[in-house]
Amino acid sequence: MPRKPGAPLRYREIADGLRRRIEEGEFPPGARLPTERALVNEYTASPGTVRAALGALRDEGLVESRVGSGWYVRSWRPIVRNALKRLSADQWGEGNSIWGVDIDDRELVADGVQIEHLPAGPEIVQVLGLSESDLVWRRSRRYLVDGVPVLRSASYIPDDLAHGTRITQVDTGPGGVYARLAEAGFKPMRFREDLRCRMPSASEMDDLQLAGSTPVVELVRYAYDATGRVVEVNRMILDASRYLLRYDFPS
Amino acid sequence: MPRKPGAPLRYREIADGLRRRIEEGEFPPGARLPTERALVNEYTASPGTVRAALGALRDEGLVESRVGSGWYVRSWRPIVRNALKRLSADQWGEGNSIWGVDIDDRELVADGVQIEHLPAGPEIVQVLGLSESDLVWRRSRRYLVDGVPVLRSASYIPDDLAHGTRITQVDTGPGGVYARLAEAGFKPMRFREDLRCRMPSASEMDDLQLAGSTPVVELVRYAYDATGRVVEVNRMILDASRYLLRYDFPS
DNA sequence: TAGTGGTCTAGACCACTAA
DNA sequence: TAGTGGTCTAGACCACTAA
Repeated sequence: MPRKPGAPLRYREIADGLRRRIEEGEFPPGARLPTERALVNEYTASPGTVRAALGALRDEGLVESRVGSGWYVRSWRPIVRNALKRLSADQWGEGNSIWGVDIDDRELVADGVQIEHLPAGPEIVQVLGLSESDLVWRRSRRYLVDGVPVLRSASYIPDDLAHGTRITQVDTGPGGVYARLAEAGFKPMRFREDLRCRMPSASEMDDLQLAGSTPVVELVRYAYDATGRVVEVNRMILDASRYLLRYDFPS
Repeated sequence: MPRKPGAPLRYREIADGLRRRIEEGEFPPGARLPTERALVNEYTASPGTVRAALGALRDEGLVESRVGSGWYVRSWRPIVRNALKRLSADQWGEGNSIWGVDIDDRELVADGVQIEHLPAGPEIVQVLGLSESDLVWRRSRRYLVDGVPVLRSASYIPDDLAHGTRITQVDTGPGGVYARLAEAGFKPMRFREDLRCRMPSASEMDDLQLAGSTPVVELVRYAYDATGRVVEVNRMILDASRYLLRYDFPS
């Protein structure tokens, strides 16, 4: 049956109905929705239309699907990433958010570091002020919270800065990469963070086990030493549905 | 015809093919792709499958559809939003980005301010330290670049701070809301910005005329005076596909 | 007015889940 | 092994665009 002219969109009607039922508590966080086939009967619509409605709710971050199991109501409990921890700790405290976030007691766990010594891509080469033939060290790792992958990080350091330091090893020692750079005379004095938000590629979806239609944040951090040289570039991909990004700064 | 077991996903094959053709320059930025019906013939697939492929490319920000006209290759030219302009101007300069952004000469134009005097919602009330019955001033406006809406901003100021000042008028005078707050003895001394990234609601899609499946950034800025009181909350919705958000800070 | 993307129907088979 | 979401077929009519 074709659409009646002027009629409200069928899939939106179904999405609105389900959203209301979720908000009213008929389906609390974690609950399973009726199966697609059951919704087809209940709302007298075709499978594709019901899927479109569920897809709209997924886009809003309200529900997620698990293959072979069903559609579930999602609970959003964000990880608060505070880019300027030191500054905020003494001056701001932890309160004040319209999203009512609380102190985060969950642990961020890395699941293995990959260290590579390779020529960098053209973008990385350019911001590090290197030439195409120069080698860089790439330190890549994935982070998980409660066993769920939330973040992929890849750090790039020019060879002439990392050479002969523990930056080239799995365990970089106390203070990590930045402490080693400081010892080598390239202490990071300031940082820049550039953020983009977009839909993930297929490989990013696999890597972070993203539920369909979850956006990612692409966050690139540049570390500058006292001379203004970029001594490290860190490119991160975050599961946007799990993060609240926080920046505190003076007027 | 059903799927062959183990076969690569048909819609991904088509998406990969089109992506390669775009990257190789067969379809340059701004170009129109073949129609859906033409692609159905060319790739011998059904309409739904071709749409799924185009949808995947749209999710990556590579193409966008215009009703009644066709699918077009998108050109991404980000607006660089630097949260700490003063700091960055003297110390960082404008270079250094893996996205090769350049100085932005396009103008950000507001298309009308709505000023309302109303009781705020529970989240706003809480962060402003008010009670449910208190009134606030809400200043809402939309911003456009080259005629394209990119940002919706809604600023909330407690009545006892705005009362009797030009904050309650369309033209707030030189220095804007923050200058008026300073004159009233509530000068903003520091700021917090909280960012979330998610898919837009239906009304946000309309308001910002978002191409399907473009995420938004929900950015909330809190302004604190010297006593630590929140004197203003500004909730912004950004078209994520058009923005690069930049934060500079010391080590 | 011819052509376009948007929505919708009514099915089918697949890999996967959970008991 | 019964049931689930994921993908796919092969059509249809609609509002809208652009000439």
